[in-house]
Amino acid sequence: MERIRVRFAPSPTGALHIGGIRTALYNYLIAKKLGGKFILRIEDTDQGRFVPGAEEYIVEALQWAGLIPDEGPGFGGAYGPYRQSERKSRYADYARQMIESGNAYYAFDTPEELEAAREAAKAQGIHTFKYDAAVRGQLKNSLTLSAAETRSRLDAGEPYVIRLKVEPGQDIAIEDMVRGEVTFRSDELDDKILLKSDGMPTYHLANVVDDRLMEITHVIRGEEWLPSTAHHVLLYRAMQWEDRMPRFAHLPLILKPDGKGKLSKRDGVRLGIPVFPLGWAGATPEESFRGFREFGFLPQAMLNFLAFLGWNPGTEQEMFSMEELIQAFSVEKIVKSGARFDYDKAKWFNQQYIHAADNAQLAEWVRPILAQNGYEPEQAYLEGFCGLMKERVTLIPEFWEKGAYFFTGVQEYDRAAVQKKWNPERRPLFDALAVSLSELTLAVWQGDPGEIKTATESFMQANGLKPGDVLPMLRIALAGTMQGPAVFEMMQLLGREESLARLAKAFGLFDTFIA
RNA sequence: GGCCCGUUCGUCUAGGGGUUAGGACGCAGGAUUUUCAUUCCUGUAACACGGGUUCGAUUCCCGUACGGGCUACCA
Repeated sequence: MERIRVRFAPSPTGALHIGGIRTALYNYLIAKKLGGKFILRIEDTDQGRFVPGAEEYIVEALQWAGLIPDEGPGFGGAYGPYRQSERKSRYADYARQMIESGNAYYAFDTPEELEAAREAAKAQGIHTFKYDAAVRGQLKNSLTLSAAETRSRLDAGEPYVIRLKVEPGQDIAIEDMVRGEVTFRSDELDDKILLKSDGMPTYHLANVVDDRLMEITHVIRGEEWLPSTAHHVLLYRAMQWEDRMPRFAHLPLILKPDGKGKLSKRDGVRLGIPVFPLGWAGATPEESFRGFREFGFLPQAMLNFLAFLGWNPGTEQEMFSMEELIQAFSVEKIVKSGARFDYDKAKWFNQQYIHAADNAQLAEWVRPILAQNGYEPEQAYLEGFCGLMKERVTLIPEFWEKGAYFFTGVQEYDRAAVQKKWNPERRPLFDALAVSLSELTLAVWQGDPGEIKTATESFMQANGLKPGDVLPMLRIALAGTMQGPAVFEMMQLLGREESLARLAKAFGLFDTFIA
């Protein structure tokens, strides 16, 4: 049986886009489902676009998401190195081999000359200049130059590139696992540069060579690569590797939430939504942003959301653990059309995961935020807090934003609500209620909140008070706001001493609000 | 411009020659709830268009329109 090997091959040119995470996810799922290997390969062949820290970001993002490579830089593996810049010499060897076999040639045209040729073509009404069979005869390359001339230019150290010699008249058919058969004619293809003048390969050469050398069986990548796959097939043919060419699956793009086009970094800042997994500290504030993690998403919620952007299991199940995703995933179920990024849906998934998480787990996520604000609550209190708040939040930071009063005390009371409901004449009754609450034993306070409730209810009954007269006031006294967990659950969590203190403080203040 | 890919509710999608075209998000209404939220119920809303093929097309084929991608010594 074939050993399945898939790779995720990002370029370290900045933060990894959320679409990249989805590509990594799908690769990961295929690998795990089929018992194969998930390989991380860093495609850093463009020295000009290299961004320091980008590779570390990629690795950290994958780790946060739980998509741990089986092989890759820092992850071991027998097919390394996994950074293309460290495999430079191999590409040059294959490029020369291509020249020897007549499938490639040296080209000495400078960028300026090419630009001039482009301009000239445009002047003739040709929209795009293509370095191909039709024009290469008029350009400076080893096909037009004599062998001696070529040799001497090479020996003189003149800059050159190596180009793929595309023979016209060929049909190229790709059996894409997502799209079915996709066909191209070689006449439409240009003589792609394989090896750049700095000695580095282009993506096309490097990805074919590495996929072969790393024994990659399935290439799962974004749809933007579909057109260039024709060139890749030609490369496999030229190398006589076509018999073991990987299978291709081109994934639909992730589109902007609004408007047109694919999701971009700009959309994140423009719409105030995360489009990257992790935050990124750029050189300037404009180049810095928060990611899903900083917005307060749980990694599995993000993954679940992403999994459904372009795939679905064909059942009505929507919540999937990683194990379930691995079980349910299949390439055949990948959707062909682009998927709009739906932030509301992302938040819904997160909310579902927060609801389902146990309090101890939530406490782990909430604790750092409290610490940032200077609070180090006891574990039991924190867990109780998480339990009361988890059905009221969508993103992790909301625990603090909506429930800070559990730690800070009430900073601000909802005056309007007090003015509407508070009756100073009933002040003695509220004081009496506080007294009767204070008489409840610690065991009652620490037990089922229902007991505090029962005690309050009997007090209300004995004094002719309705729940609507009392509970809202207790709520505001304890929390300052009309929103939040059930009153008696708050009391139970806050404890007898704190609850009573808050009541005492608030009742006095309420009178002053009325005046 | 050329080439390639795509098109089912606003969004993510299921489905597939004859269906009340299903689910989810969102939105609206209702129930529960002392609040908020949760939960539950109900509602809203879709097969881009035109030709074929067929007894019958949303489903198959071809066009058109629209959308997207690619068209660098970037990946």
